[in-house]
Amino acid sequence: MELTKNFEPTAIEAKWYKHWIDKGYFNSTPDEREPYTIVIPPPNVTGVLHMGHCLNNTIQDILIRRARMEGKNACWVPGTDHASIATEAKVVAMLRERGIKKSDLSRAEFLTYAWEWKEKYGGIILQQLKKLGCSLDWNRTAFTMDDDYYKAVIEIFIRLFNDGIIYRGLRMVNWDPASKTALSDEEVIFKEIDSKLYFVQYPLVDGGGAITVATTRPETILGDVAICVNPLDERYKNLVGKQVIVPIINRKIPVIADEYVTMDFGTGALKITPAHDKNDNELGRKHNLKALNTLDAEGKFTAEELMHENPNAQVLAYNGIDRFELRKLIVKDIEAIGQVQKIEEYKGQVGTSERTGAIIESRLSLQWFMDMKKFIALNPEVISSVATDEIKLHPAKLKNTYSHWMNNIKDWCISRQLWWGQQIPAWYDEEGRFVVAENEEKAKEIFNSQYSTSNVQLKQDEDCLDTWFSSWLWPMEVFKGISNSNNADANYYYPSTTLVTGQDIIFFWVARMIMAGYAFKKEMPFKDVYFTGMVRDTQGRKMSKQLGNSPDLLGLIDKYGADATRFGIMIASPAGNDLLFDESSLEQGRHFNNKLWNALKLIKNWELRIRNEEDTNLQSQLTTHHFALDWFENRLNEVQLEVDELIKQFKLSEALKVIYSLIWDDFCSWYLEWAKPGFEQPIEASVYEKTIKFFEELMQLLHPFMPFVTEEIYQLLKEQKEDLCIRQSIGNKQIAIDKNILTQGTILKQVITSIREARAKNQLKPKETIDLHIQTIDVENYKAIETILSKQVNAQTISFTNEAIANTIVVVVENDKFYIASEKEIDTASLKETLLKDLEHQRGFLVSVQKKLSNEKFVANAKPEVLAVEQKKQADAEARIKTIEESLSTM
RNA sequence: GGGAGUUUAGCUCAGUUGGUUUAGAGCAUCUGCCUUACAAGCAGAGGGUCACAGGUUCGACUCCUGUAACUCCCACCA
Repeated sequence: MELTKNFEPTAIEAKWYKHWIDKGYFNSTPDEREPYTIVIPPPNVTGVLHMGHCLNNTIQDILIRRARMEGKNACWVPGTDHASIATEAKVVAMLRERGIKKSDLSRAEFLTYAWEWKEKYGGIILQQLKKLGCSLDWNRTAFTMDDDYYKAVIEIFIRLFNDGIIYRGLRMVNWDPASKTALSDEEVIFKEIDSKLYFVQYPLVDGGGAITVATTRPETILGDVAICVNPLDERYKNLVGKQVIVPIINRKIPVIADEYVTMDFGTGALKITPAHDKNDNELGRKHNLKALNTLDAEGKFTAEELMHENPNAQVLAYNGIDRFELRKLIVKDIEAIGQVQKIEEYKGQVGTSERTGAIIESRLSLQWFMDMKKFIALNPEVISSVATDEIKLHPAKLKNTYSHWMNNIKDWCISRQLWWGQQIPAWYDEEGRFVVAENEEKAKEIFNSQYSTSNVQLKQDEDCLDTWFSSWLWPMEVFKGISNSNNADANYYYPSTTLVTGQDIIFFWVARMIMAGYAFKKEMPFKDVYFTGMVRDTQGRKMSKQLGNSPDLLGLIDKYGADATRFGIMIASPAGNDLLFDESSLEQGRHFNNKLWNALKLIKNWELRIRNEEDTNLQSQLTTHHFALDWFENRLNEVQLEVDELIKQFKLSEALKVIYSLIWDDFCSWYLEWAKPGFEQPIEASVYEKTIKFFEELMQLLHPFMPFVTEEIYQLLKEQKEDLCIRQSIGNKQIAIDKNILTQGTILKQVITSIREARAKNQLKPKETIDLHIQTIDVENYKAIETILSKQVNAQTISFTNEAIANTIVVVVENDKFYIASEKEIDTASLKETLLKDLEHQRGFLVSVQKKLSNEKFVANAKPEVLAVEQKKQADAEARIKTIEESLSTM
């Protein structure tokens, strides 16, 4: 069979993915096996695959493929999230392009467009996951707006309302003027921006001066209802209780005192605008002040609430002006009347919308909330499960973050002024009285009995629920655990095994899933949470469209192949740390593909020896190979155990490194070189079989990380009964490891390397042969590996000696000496230098060991095994020094 | 302002309850090789007073304290 020069991924990847799908390997149904369940963090239905998804899903695929090979019933559920704000924004933008305004559409019409859009673009990201090789059970693809899912969300809302946990209230909320909706606290991102601090004078009504206030938001001045100072502030003590005049609108407002105000910030006087600031609002309520709203839903000025004051023309002229424009205008107008004392540069924190980036307004608004303190009190496992590691977070440092958030939790604003999402199941009559019910009919029934009415006309709440109020049910509802509780799937797969997600959504999603799990299923939603870091560029910057540093993932897969992409992203992704993405690691992955491919080519070119008992070569070949086979088998077992352990600890990057090195160094560089037959010589059948077996096991070990190339090679190695994808590993069977043979292997490698080094230093070309004389007390040991040794250092003869050989290069390994004889002139000077350097090092080392051993306190306090190790170190060093000195003396 | 974390080779990271030959790997660098699986390769090499300063200990990369730098989370001092 002719194999291509290099591994060519594209066609091979498509072939195997289709084959696996056709065979239904990724589909799972409950059976008697132990389940291993992962639910995908549902990407936004509008999304396309980016590096974060790539990292995240590669990790999930590694875990799920490994579980599948370990004989577990592996189930990885795909799906998408309806992402109300993001999707609605995209639909609105699409409509705008078609010349349609959202405000001209009815809710039903708008939703028709939205679904149309979802059907058209919604599947893209899932298709992209297939390219990456993700072994998801596509039959289970879920969407947070599926009918059943929708019903489940509504059911939960009603349940929590009836339990008194969900309530409706007029509160200050975070308002996003771009999407015109309220947001939860978690959706507000604080950013530092350069702004200005304006010092504005408010003249006293009685005359006799003014009080100066420092503000960053002069555009809200027209809504001011008081000036507040600290009661201890000597500067203002005599002004408390007096009245000042608000510029432009000329409203008379009182000067009040409250400890809230810090004396040493600004002027120590704070203007109170209860309609536009959370703290002002609280102060306003405390001091019985009216809230005067001057900004509308889009953040534009409105004089509506000022009309009873008969505002002047100047005020009315502000109508409809955007808040930032308004700021400049008002400052200009106050400057015109000479009441701006000064303007300072100021760095301030400002809240922005996580989705739209718009600067958040605090706004008084009637919204739906969840009483989180009450909710958690009813489900205390939410906090204890993480604290006691019943649910394990990786990395564990996030436990602190989690518990801190939980213990300081605030009420969750769950209503959004959007249409794309689960519509709030509250029904109102004309007076604003309401009931909560799953449909209109039920609502009327409840309403009539609650308010003793009949024939009432009810209207459903216009708003929909926060997307996270649906995605927090994900691990249970993908198995219909709410809409059809107690079904076979939910009982079998829930709780899921592992969740893999980004640290950035620990509060948005992970914490809330844990709440939902204990509240609605009385059980944790998952046992382990593996948090990935952020994907950044080589300079540590976040990936962003603006910076243009976000690579095109599908382009990378086309260029390097999915396996190399997976390798590249995993090898550079230390557990719990951010991943600094560098394309060169994908290149390393591609090289690794080719390395595997070439090893396959080597083996496929071997010709089997026809067995002939009289063949004397055969016997010698067998003896030689015996060591290589034995050594590699043990090495393989050792690494298998090591990888097991690493994966249990979610150290996937480490595991991959270990496998990489096992294949590249131990298998290719050492084992294959030792086992391969001489030029144009056939190979002994038993060695061939064993090598194939090793290669198969290596492919199995690597398969979860690089599924395509390993499956391809596995199939090409020999006629296979089953596919690698579902090949079962030996499992937990205790593998005994012969430490002795591993040590021997290490020494052999050391001998080879040292002799090669000596050759290189003496300018012996690889082709030039040497005669090797070994001085050792373990002649038998070396006889067993004689052939390997001679091949690896290009020695034409190997002999054993009891004394130094003149005119040779001396190499010392452990306590053995190797004399390299060649026709070339020997550079004794450099040889001597090498030996002296080694001698110096050994002596230094010996001194440090002796120092330790002559320390009475050490001998008295150290554990016996530590003492023994030190004594052995001393003996070894002494022996080595003696050997080196002997060598030097013969020169 | 509060809390957490990080600091080990040019870069990215390992380093298990303090003692495994006076610290390891990959990438990068340098040297020599087109050796019949692989130059996308092979064989070698160089490179670190483990951020800094103290302390505990017979012994510290490892434990404690302080300092510095960076990162993240929480918190709307206008």
